Order: sequence, then structure tokens, then C-alpha cells
Amino acid sequence: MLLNQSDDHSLSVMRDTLADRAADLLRKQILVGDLKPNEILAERELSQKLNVSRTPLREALRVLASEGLVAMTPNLRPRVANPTLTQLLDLIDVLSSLERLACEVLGPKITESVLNKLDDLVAKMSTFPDDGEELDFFNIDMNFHLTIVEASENRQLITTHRQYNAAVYRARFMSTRWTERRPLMQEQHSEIVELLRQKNGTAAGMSLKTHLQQLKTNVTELFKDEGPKVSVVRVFGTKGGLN
Amino acid sequence: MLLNQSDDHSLSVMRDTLADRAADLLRKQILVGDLKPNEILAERELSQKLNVSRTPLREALRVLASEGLVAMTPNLRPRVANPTLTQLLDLIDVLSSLERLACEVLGPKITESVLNKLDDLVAKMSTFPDDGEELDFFNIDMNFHLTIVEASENRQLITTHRQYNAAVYRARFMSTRWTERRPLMQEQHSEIVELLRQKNGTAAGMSLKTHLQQLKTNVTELFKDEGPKVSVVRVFGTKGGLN
DNA sequence: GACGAGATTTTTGCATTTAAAATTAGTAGT
DNA sequence: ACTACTAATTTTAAATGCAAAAATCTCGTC
Repeated sequence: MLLNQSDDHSLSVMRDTLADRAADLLRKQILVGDLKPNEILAERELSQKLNVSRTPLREALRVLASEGLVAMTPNLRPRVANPTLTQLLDLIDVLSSLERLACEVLGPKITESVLNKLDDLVAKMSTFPDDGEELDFFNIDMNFHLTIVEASENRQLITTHRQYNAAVYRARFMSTRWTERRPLMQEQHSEIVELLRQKNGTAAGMSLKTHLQQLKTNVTELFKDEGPKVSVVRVFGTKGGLN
Repeated sequence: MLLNQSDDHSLSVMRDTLADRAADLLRKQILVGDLKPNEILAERELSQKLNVSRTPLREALRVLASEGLVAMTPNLRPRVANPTLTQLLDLIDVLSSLERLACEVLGPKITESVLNKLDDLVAKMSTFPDDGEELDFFNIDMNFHLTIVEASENRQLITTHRQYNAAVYRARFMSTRWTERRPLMQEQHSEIVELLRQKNGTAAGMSLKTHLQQLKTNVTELFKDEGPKVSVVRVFGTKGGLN
């Protein structure tokens, strides 16, 4: 939990500031769900837990706010963002577009090594046992999408995709627990790889887009159960975060 | 230049923090070119100019860094980001995708009022005098694209588009100065509106995408002249900004 | 005149402090 | 018991202070 100077002497990490490391750690904790939506992130408390002063922590929180993971309203305590259904659907639409672009860029220039990696992931998914760890299945899915995006080699795309992915992470995780829909998922992945192998990025992009359309319907259904539970928080402006 | 509490008592503005306002102002200044690429943004100096202490300014700079407008490396003075050609082309690809999504969303639900606005902008562009102010022409173009994106009503899309637009702003401005290519531009805009009127978002999206492809070639040519001039700056990691 | 080692100044990173705003607790009144 | 209001407490926003790192300057040397 502490934010110590890492013991390994890897150069790049050394050069990180406390604010950077705090942001990284918090981002991770929000993703995994260690910090739950709507949870209060009081500066003092957090800075003590992280063993940092409030200044770098504040900087980290502000960055996370601009990424949409934290909701900050002036004078109010920051909270972990808690997107509404509409916001989630909007996010997924953009995420779709980004992954679609990745396919289109990747199509013409895809390498054997990437194709092998994708094949491998498809295989892993198809042989995944029904009683396997949910998190493992999720990670396979995630890796599949990430592999495609990273293979695009468009740095901006990769960064923005990472941010959007973070914002819908929980929703995506919940969605993979829908065991009945896993076969369809696996089939769609397989199709995408096939189209990429034919270097048909456009078609692959389309396919990926409809694939993520499924995510939207899943999320919508999930929200019927989980959504109303969460308390609504008062909001002033649309400045920072997902409110 | 100062960052005063605005005199009008509009509620939402009152609630802004100094960091928010500093970020807004700096963002604008970077866009317009008041702060030029690679220019050093020393904390003390800037904070004095803005009449703020270093703390809120630092927070603002960090946010701008996460938006890609400022390049921050630990212990080094922040600079206005100065994207390379590859980065610009990557940015434009993503920008394209975003605007394409806007078209696709907008297509089915477009209203008369939006169509009128777009018609108006196309008209303004077609009657624009050859010796008119370059900035005016640019603003017409900008408004056209912004109108489409905002009409999508996807908040996330609008925000991310704003960020990407900011990052390529200068390049886009330079591109509109290419007077010979303006007629083509105007024609493409007109086509897009026509497709949107037919509620064919997909086709409009495609058209918009090829329209922005033109921007890529323009930027590439512009870089041949302007690019090499700029000094390259040493960089440690890819952490913050566009380096 | 160009170059480089070392001292000096400047600048960032982070902690701490102060002031203002929001939250909470408490109390009186109904 | 419930509300309305006030006082005490907590929390953020912003300014300031200090140590460490980088940039700049000085001055010999070639």
C-alpha cells in the first residue's frame, strides 16, 4: 500500500515523481475495485495511507479527475467516479471507435507474431473451463483487445484507449461473468482474427464494433439490478470527472 | 492576463478553483499560439504572471500534461508540447475516428436546427472571399466540425474530441491557409451535410474521414518546411505529454 | 576563441501552514 | 420525534518554506 521508492533500480521508475506513482497506484486500485465507485477519497486520510504529503496526492487526484476516474467538485471531497448508464454507453461507443481504428490501422500491416498471439488468446478462451476463475477469463478477453490496440502502434490511440478502458473496466468485468454469452464472444473474437489474417482491417473493425455492441446490451441489463442501489450525489458543474 | 475572480456573478464560474482557471487560460494560450511549442513554462515566472501561487499552477500544468498539451519531465521545466510529424498524424487518425463516430451517432437523429446551422456554415465558407482573414476562415471550418461533434450529444466524445482538437489545433490552422485547397474542402463539407440530411450517418462518417485524410497530407507537407527548424528536446520517459 | 570542471544560482518536488468552505453535532423550539 | 438553526469540527484551497536536482555562470586551460 505504501508508495516507497521501488527497491529495484530500474531507471525509468526512479525518475517518477510521487504524484506519478500515487496516480498509478490509485488508478490501479480503482480499476480492480479496491476503491469502489462513489467512495470518498479524503486527502488527509489517503495521503497518510500512501505515506505522501497532500500536495503530490492532490496533483494525482486532479489527473485522475481529468481521466474521468475521480469526480472532483470544488470544496467537496473527491470521490471515485460512478458513471451513470448513459455515460457508460457513451464511453463504450467511443471505446468501440478506438478499437475499430486500431483494426483498420493494423489490418494492412499485421505481423505473424501478432496473429500468433491473437490465435493463442482465442484458443485459451475456447478451452476455458466453465468453472474457471472469472478474473482469468476476463484477463484473456482484455488481453485480446489490448493486443490489437497496442499492435496499431499509434501511441495516442493506445493512451486514450487505456483511459477509456479504465473508465469501463468494472462494467466490462461484470459483463464477462455472463457465462451463457461466452461462446458468442469467443466466436466473434475468432472471426476478428480471421479477418485480420486476411488483412481486411475494415471488416475486422466492423466486426469488433458489433462485438462491443453486445457489451452495451450486457451493461444495460446489469444496470437494471445494480444501478438503482447506488446513491446519487449532488453535482455542480460538469468540470471534472464523469458526473 | 491576470486570473481574477470574474466580475459577473455567474454561479458556475464562481465555483471554479484557481487551478481550473489557470488550466483553462493556459490551454487557450497554447491553442492560439500565445505560448509557442517548446516554450518553457517555468513555475515561478508563470505563477507570477497569472497572479497565483505555484500550487494551483502546478496542478493545472499536470492536467495539461495529461491532455498532451504540455510536456513534463521530472525535475525539468515544463514546456509547451511540440509534437512530431508521426505524433500529429497519429492524433489526426484518432480525431478522424471520433468525428466519424459523431456522424454515425448523429445520422439517425439529426434535427432541422442542426442541419440549418451546418448549411449556414457551408454557405459562409463557399462565399468566403479569397482575401478574407485567415482566422475567420479557420473558425468557420472549426465550427463545422464542432457542430457535428456536439450534436452527437455524447459527452465523453465531445470532451475527448476537444482534447484531440486542441493537440492538432495549430496544424489545422496552418492547413486552412492552403488557399488552393479550400474549394475541395468546401465541397466535402457540402457532401457531408447532404449525407447527414439523408440520415446516412455511416456514409457521412466515411466522407468526413476522407476529408480529414486531406489534413494529414497537408500537415505532412507543412512539416517539410517547418519541422526541422525546431530543436529536439531530450526526453526520459513517455510518461507525460506528447514526447 | 572554444571547451570543460566546479562553484553559484535557479528551479522543481514535496512538506507544512493558513484561511475559507463544508460537514457534523448539538440545541432549542414545535 | 422532527425540524431549524447555530456552534464546533473537519476538510479542502491556496500560500509559503525548505531540500534536492538542474541550469547557468565563472574561470582556467588548451
